[in-house]
Formats: sequence, structure tokens, C-alpha cells
Amino acid sequence: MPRPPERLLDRSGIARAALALVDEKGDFTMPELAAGLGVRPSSLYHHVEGKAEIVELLRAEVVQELDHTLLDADPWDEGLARWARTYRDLFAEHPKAIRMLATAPVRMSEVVDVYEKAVAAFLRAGFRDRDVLAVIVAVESFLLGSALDLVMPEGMIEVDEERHPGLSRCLAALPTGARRADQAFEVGLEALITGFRARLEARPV
Amino acid sequence: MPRPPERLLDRSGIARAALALVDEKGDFTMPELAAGLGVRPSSLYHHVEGKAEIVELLRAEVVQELDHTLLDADPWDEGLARWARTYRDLFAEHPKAIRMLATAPVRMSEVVDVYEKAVAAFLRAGFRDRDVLAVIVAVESFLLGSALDLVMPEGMIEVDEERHPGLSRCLAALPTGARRADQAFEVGLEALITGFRARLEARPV
DNA sequence: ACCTGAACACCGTTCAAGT
DNA sequence: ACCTGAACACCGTTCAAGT
Repeated sequence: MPRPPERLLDRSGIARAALALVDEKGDFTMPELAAGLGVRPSSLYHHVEGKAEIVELLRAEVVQELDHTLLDADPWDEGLARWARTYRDLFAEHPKAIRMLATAPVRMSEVVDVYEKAVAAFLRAGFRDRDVLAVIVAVESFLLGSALDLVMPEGMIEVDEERHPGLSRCLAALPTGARRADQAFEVGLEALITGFRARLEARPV
Repeated sequence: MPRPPERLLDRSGIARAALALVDEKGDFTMPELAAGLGVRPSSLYHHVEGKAEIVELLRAEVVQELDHTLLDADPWDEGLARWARTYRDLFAEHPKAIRMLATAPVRMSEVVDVYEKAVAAFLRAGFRDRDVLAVIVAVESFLLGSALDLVMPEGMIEVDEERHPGLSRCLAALPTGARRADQAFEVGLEALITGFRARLEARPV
């Protein structure tokens, strides 16, 4: 039966199935993906250029859930903080997929319109032209890196309490597990925003 | 000639050859690597567990060049800034390799001893136990993310000057090419450190 | 238009056979 | 101990053949 009466595949379904596989094992193969969709590998090529494009679609599938309108809020610092947290929370929902997701920032071209609004909000807040995008890019860089940090295996820091007293103390002062990465994230985010606030206030009015 | 009189391979040589390939094309295959070393693919397995280990060795080869002693400096903020810049500069020397290098932070276990000294310096500076590692991890996250940003293709932001006046203005205010990423990096780094300084000063003495 | 089967070039890895 | 050749299972991709 070379062609069934109803179409079996579409791009979004392929992307979602691929994402499910990546969430489960961190990667996917074309045969796996095809099998999950009840189809032969070669069928995929009628809908998609190749594996690379599927990875792009899968990224889009996740990133689409981001609410960039949070960036367009008043006051700007609260909006930025909320946007950053939802961004990171979204990535945290896909731990096994992070290496695939976080190898590139969200392309602005996919969301130019909402960025326009965000930019307007930052300009209104008083940031200089040349600082606005730097602020957004810097936060996004921090978010990507934090996402990668999120999947770092835990126990690999072997600290000898005798030889590393300071390190032991600081490690002991931290929560364990996911909370640890959360804390580093919050400290970093707060520092970034405090720094931007200072930059804004130092600006000659 | 099944075995030459002199050994042809060693782990470090394999790692360096692999790094050269990744620098050139962003990836490598075992046959490529073997050919470059004047050897057959199967020979590699006498020195290395597999491709995954070669990737680890290659990462180590680069990361080894980092000078973590910069973290142990006075004043702490200048040391941190210098460390961060050398870290990023090192990654910038391997643009095609970044995706492979920046998928994980430098494991502290590889450098526990120098981190001990850094931690001591931060404690001396007055940071709280629970903040010291968060500061280092936050900066490292920012560095990883910035490295990925460094290889973002340029021209993909298509901005319509009519519909996106704010975005156009801000883009026009930025330098082009590598300088643009540099500027976002500097703005972010300065903000982070300013934020940490504020956290330090807000601390009850 | 869309699914299939067969085929292609290529990959990472294993292992007995050589010295 | 270390390199080789042959082999294995698997991968991504192409394409003529079917409806």
C-alpha cells in the first residue's frame, strides 16, 4: 500500500514527535522518528529537507511557547526579570533537549515584531540606543549558559575538606540538587539587572 | 606492515589533530582524523575509548589554556573581569569549535585547587558563603552563552525601517561584525560585576 | 501528492590476525 | 603493545516505482 487515503505526516507532527524523542533520550534518528510515526524513513523527506531542518522545527516548537510580550512591561526591570524566568523555566522543562535547544539564541528574525515593542519599552525607560540590544543579548547569553549549567551532572566536584576548606564551606552553604542551579541563576539575574539599572541611572539626562 | 617500529599515536596528538579538524570544519569523523594522522581508523581505538572521549580530550586541550589564577587577584572585581575576558577570548579563537566546546562549563573538578584559591579570595573580599559559587557560576554561564552568541550568523535580522523604527535605530547605533558581539559582552560583563559589587556592599558587615 | 523498497555512501566500532 | 583489514550494525539520504 504505497499511499494511504489520508495523509499520514505533516511538518508540525514530525517536529513534535522528534521533540518527544529528544526529551526522552537527548537525540533522535530518522528511523526512530519514522517508526514512531508509523511510517518509513524515506517518507519524511516529502515533508522536510532533512534531519537538520527537523532540528530547526523542533527548536521552533519549543521557542514558540516563549512569551516575549513580557519584555514590553512597566517597569522594565520587572518585565525583564519575568521574561528571563519564563525563558529559563521553559528550557528547564526539556533537560535532555537543552544541548540541542541552547546551541543558538532565539533568532530575532522569528520575533522581530515583539522585539520592536520591547525595544520601544527600553528606550522609553531611558536606555541609550546603543545599550538596548546589548542588554537583551546579554540577558539571553546568560540564559543560554544557565540552561547548559542546568544539566551539569552533580557529583563530579570532589572536594577534600582538608585541602579545600573555603570550597567546602561555600558548597555546604548551598542547597542541593536543582535548587543549587536555581540559586546561581537568581543571583546572576539579579546582578545583571542591578547592573543595568546602575547603567541607566548613570546616564546623563 | 602491521606495526611500525615507532609508535605513531598518542592521546594528546589525537586530541590536537581532532581540534584542528573541528577548528576547520566544526566537526570531525574517525576516518578523517585517522587519515590526518597517517593511520587507519581502527588504530585509534588502541589509545582512546571512542569518539566521545576524543571530544572530551579536545575540550581539555583548549580549556587547559585558561588561567584560573586570574580569579585570585586583588581587587576581586578586576580579577574577575580579566578572567572572564581571557576565557571569552580563548573561545573566540575557536569559532567553529564553539558548539562542541561550550556545551558544558569547565568542570570544577578539573581545577579544584585553583578554585579553592579563588573562593578564598572572594571570601576575603567579603562575599557570603552562599554567594561565592553563585557568582562564579553566573559569570561562567554568561561566558558560555556569549560564546554561542559569538558565532550567530549576522545578516539574519531583517528589519523593516518603517515597521520597526526603534529596532532600526538601535541596530544603527551598534558597530558591525565581531565588534557588535564584543560590545554586548562588555555591557553584560560590566552589569554583572556592578551587580555583584552592589550585593557585596549591601551585605551587613 | 505522498508513501514505499531498494540502494548508496558513509559512519563508529569490534576483533582476529599479524609483528 | 600497537597497527591493520575485514566485517558489522547503523545512519542519513536519494529515487524510481507505485497509487
